[in-house]
Amino acid sequence: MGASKTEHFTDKQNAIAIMAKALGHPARVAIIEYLLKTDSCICGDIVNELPLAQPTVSQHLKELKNVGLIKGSIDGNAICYCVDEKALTVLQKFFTHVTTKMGKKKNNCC
Amino acid sequence: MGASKTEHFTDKQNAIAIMAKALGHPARVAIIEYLLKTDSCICGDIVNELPLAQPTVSQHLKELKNVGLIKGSIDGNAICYCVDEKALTVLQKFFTHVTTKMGKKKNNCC
DNA sequence: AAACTATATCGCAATATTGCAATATACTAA
DNA sequence: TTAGTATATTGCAATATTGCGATATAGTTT
Repeated sequence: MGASKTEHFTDKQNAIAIMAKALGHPARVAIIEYLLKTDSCICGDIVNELPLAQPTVSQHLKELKNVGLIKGSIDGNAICYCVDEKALTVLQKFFTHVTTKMGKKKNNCC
Repeated sequence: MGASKTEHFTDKQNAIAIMAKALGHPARVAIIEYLLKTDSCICGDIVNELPLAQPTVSQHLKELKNVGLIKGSIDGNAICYCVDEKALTVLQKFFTHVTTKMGKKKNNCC
């Protein structure tokens, strides 16, 4: 087929997967890191920062926004993008939970 | 084109992206969760747990293994898969770092 | 209004992913 | 060795992603 069988998994598994997938491209990781590193959040600055053409960056921003990892607000002629704390906290909690569970496990057979 | 321009990004950004991408499918999130939840790590049990055919599960396991999120060891006729602490810790640290940085930021314009 | 700036969308080609039936491999048991 | 069990690989169709030129949209400035 080619499409993920999302209906067979839990909402939480799908939510984690959707956000992880959005971060599954280095440009989108770079966007998140840029937004945290700098005080700027202007779309144009992000375009200048990344080694990709403007339409490509715009599309990456759209994907991050679609899954809720960033949000945008109009600032005059420009558009300002910021990371969304809630979404990233969900991922942080998931991985902290995972690593905590790992620490408690004894029978690692591999 | 259709291929990611990975050469333009840092090694760390690519590493995070590759692992995030591997978790960008609910079946692979489910596999990690299953390995943490149960004491079993037998491939056949994972196949039974997931709503996907055996070759499909085998491929998902291969992808998780390729990026180092799990590792496998032969156990007689079966194969035992375990989560790889190091890889998951890299992700946990990344997201903890991100959320920590978020907390310190004041000028959230969105 | 016209010209300019910033961002988004369209349309397309190249490539990657998903899923599975069929088959292959490899180990186990008789 | 033969039969059975467990896992991997192959090959294919359907779909999704990536990247960007061309273009559209929307705000700003003059």
